[in-house]
Amino acid sequence: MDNENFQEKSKEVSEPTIRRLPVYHHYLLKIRNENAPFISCTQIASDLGLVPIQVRKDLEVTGVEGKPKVGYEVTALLAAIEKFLGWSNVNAAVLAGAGHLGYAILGYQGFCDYGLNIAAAFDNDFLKIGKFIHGKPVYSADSMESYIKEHKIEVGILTVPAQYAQEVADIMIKAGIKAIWNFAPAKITSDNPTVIIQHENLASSFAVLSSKINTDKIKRN
Amino acid sequence: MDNENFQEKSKEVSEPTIRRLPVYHHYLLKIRNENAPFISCTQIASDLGLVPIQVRKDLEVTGVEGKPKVGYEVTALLAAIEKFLGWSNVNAAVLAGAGHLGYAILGYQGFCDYGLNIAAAFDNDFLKIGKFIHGKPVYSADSMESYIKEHKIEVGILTVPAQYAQEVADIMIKAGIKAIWNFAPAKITSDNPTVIIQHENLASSFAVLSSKINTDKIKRN
DNA sequence: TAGATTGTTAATCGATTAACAATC
DNA sequence: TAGATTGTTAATCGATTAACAATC
Repeated sequence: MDNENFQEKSKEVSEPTIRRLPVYHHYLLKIRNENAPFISCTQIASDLGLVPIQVRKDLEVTGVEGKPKVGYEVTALLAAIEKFLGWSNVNAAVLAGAGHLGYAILGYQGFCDYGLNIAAAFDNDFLKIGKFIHGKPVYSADSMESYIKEHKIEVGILTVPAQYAQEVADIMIKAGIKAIWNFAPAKITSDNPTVIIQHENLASSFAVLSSKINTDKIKRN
Repeated sequence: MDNENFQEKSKEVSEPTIRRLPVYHHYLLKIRNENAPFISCTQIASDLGLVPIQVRKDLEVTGVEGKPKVGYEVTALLAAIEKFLGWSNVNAAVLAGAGHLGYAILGYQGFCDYGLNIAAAFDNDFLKIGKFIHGKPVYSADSMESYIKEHKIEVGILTVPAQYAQEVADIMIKAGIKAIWNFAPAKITSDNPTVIIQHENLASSFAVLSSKINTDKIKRN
């Protein structure tokens, strides 16, 4: 019953709110380091360039209750955000494609804090196979399917060239992967609607930037 | 007057729409390669997993008019999207921080199509300075400021470690950069409100994915 | 002509913001 | 007590979706 309630609650939380939660988390880590036990949404908003009411609404989803005049308990908020995002229970992941983007992601500090443990990387390049990248082993692409099955990996990170993205995704899904984080500039699909697929699209992000630049240039004329 | 109208128009376009424009663009390139002169929003929607009315609304911002029963002219749409996003007039850019993420971005196919020309990269590492990465020269970080001034660079890409992000951004802004695309996991700010700063936050993206996984796990229980 | 598809106006949905009583 | 800050309910704003006449 509790679980059902939580499920309902999770479903309702908007993506913009979810995207802000790690920003609060990162900020709260800093506050905790400064040994401040409490923080008000007024302060958070001012430091992060947001409005207090938005912070209050966002933090509402964590279930942590603040004290009027005092604010929210920093450690409680941190724990609640981690719990909400599922960062407390570790997700084992594999990464396919040990190119430069793959390297960069393997070396991204903080993923371990975020409940993502990249167990291994897979590539076709003989020069990379058998080596370690940021402490993670690189294995032959052929062995990925059995590795995923054996270690019950649930998350796959795709950093292969676009033309191989679907093919590699299919292998991941066949092996039992539950979620794919796709960095290849290609749309991948799955017959299985329970597989979570999230696309990271650099072109979309750049479009936001370039349209701002463009609007700006028009203004200046 | 025309300019003013366009300015008003640009201002109104929502970020979700802007983020979808490159997706249409990429799709339309494929359609053009198949030598189809026209495409309907019904077809686009079906292929991209969207609804027709949304595609119609999005494409409205390009100013291209479709023909009932026929659809939109593919080449006209491509040109209009490129124009809207400012991809037709090239933005010269520099990249600071030739680590793996920097490497990956320097090698990202398609940026040239998107009106982004990364002219040079800058780094502190003597092993990298003087070399070429994906055909782009790597210069000493010390020379970045003068390079930006001399070549009138307007876009800066930040792929330095978080602790140096603000420092490097300050140099870029001082040298006259108009827009910063920040990949470092750090918030950077500028006193100058005309400087466009866009943050790329991997943690936010991962939060969306992990909250989906988490909701899913709760459902399965 | 018939019917698919467009452009436009209106309705719905959801996120943000405002207002304000409760409270520490 | 006074006042800052919370939690909650209502209002606003904006994006998506629906409806439908116009049209090729």
